[in-house]
Amino acid sequence: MPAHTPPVSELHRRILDWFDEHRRALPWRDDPEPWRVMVSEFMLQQTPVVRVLPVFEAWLERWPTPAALAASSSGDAVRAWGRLGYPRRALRLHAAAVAIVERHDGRVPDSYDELLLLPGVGDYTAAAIASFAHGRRAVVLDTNVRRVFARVVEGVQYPAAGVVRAERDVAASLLPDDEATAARWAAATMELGAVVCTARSPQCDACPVSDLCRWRALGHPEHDGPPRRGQAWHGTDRQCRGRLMAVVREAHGPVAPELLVAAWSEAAQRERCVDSLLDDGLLDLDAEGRFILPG
DNA sequence: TATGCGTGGAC
DNA sequence: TGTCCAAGCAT
Repeated sequence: MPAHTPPVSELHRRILDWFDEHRRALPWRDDPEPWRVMVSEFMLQQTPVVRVLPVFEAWLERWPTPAALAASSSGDAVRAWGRLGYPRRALRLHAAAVAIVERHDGRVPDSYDELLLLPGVGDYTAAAIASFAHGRRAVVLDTNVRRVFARVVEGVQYPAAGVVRAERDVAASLLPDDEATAARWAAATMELGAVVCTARSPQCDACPVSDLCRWRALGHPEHDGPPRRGQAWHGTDRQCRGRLMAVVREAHGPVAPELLVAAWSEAAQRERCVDSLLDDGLLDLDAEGRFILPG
């Protein structure tokens, strides 16, 4: 651990106390049943809480267990996903539900290693489910936690583009030994990053560790280094795919190819994107060559 | 390790 | 208006 790291016990006490008082009431937090936590984590990958809330409630109403989702088609999952974005997540959640039924007797596994083997579950999601749903001790490193540690410990505005070894070591060294406390710590540090230590305008006045924060002590130096490149959007395949998926998702029946022209006029790109959507399993063709969601 | 992958709100 | 950002994953 770097020499400038604040006293760990003090960080723990302050952030855990702050969390006890300020934690948001969230449906997957108030009732952290494992399937609910798993669904929420898939939906929250790159998608804000406020947009997830209504879709989450409808999803759990319809599919209260992995077995229920596994018994539906992947296309039903894609349609229910609505406009959350990155619809391949819906496909992966469906595939994960099938795997849970086949390999885990319908119960969401509780170990990081088993979770990691599920489709759509990477390092973060495996750690989050193990920690939030099962109370396990796991290093939960999401964008919020990474930003909090980058600022408080390293004294920089933003973490590096990718997780590096040293960063994981710092996070591991800060994780409380006690299992239940470690799980609270994971939720607390995420919450602090999501609500107070935000990317754009951090609310240092409301931060329980502002006086221990290295970034604040240094005068909030701005990000130094290569510019953080935003994702291109206009005219990209992602935009095209989104338009095409919206047409099929919101149609009442099969969609004739001609109807996709209105969604994207440039033929070569449209056809390339249709092919990629078919390849991904997000679209399918019926007997008449019309587009449908997979059955 | 760098890209590609949706969507919409905030500024 | 354009840019940035949001509980990442797979390749």
